[in-house]
Amino acid sequence: MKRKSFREAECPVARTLDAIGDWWSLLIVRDAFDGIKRFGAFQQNLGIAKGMLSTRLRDLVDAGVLELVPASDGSAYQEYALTEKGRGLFLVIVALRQWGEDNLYREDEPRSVLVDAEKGQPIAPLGLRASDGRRLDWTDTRVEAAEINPRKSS
Amino acid sequence: MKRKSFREAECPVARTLDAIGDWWSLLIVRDAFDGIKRFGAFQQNLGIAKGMLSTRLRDLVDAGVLELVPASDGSAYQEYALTEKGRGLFLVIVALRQWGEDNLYREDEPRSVLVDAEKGQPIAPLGLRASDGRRLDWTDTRVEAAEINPRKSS
DNA sequence: CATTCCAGTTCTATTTTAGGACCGGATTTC
DNA sequence: GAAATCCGGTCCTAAAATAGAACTGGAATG
Repeated sequence: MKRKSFREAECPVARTLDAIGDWWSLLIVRDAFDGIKRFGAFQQNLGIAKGMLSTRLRDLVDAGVLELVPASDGSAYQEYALTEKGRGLFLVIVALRQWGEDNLYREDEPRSVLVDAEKGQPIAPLGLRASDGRRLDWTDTRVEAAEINPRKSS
Repeated sequence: MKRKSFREAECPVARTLDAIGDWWSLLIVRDAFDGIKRFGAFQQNLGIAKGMLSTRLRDLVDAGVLELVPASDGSAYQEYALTEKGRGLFLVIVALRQWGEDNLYREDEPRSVLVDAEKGQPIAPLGLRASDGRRLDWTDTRVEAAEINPRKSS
């Protein structure tokens, strides 16, 4: 049966997963952050079927995460580039990466790390903070209804 | 055909998506953070088919994200509880939530926010930082091979 | 002890996926 | 400048995942 949709869900997590939460989309976005731009390069790097890749890329473009731009090498082909919206997914990728690093490797297994390019040091683990900077734990938070767009500041 | 697996991928992002990157797992985890514990409650809250939920919960338990514990109300039933590993996914959920809040709502649409329970203020946006605390952008980072478990510090 | 609740399992129709064959235009090779 | 090859797809098929409903068997409830 047709996969359930959360495009109109109230919860932002559900909406996000609806947009980019399938098997391939975030891997394509990760590759885009790694500098991959061309159809063939995505296909080869991911080992994805061309048909899948084709529809995934189309969906990502429709979602405004990627856009098609003229190839940077001057050829008549096109390239896929991250939009501003797509670049906003970097923190999602980092969060997934850090959880994987911490939980999914055996002690002696080779792995990669994300480093600060300037100093070559691993980046700091992401952390939750209150608006005033206090470190927070998940037990210190709660979901609340937000104010709706106060058009004139009362 | 059988869905491609990334359990043994080098990239931590791919491994994470392999473990919890399907259509339902993260929504189940999100519900768990919201205090949902029972099979029926997940099923009703998500509107998921029982068969799907059953296999998803089994997979999450196998992955060590959830565990079965005796029901807190003293009945003979069991409950699903987040493990330490599962609680580590909170930042992933927060990252997805913030991206969704920023990119997937129309101006006038009602939405929810994650607030600091103590002060009732929205939490700070997640941010990337170097180990020394400097704010970083994605262009300031790069993926590198990590040292493999230096058993004796050379 | 009859009824309803709970947590699943089983079954089926439909959709999605992986993978390969195919195809037309662009580019490189000779 | 013709042939061979590359690139970026589309189309097709078999197997697998999904949604949804029906069924089951033990627990709680009256």
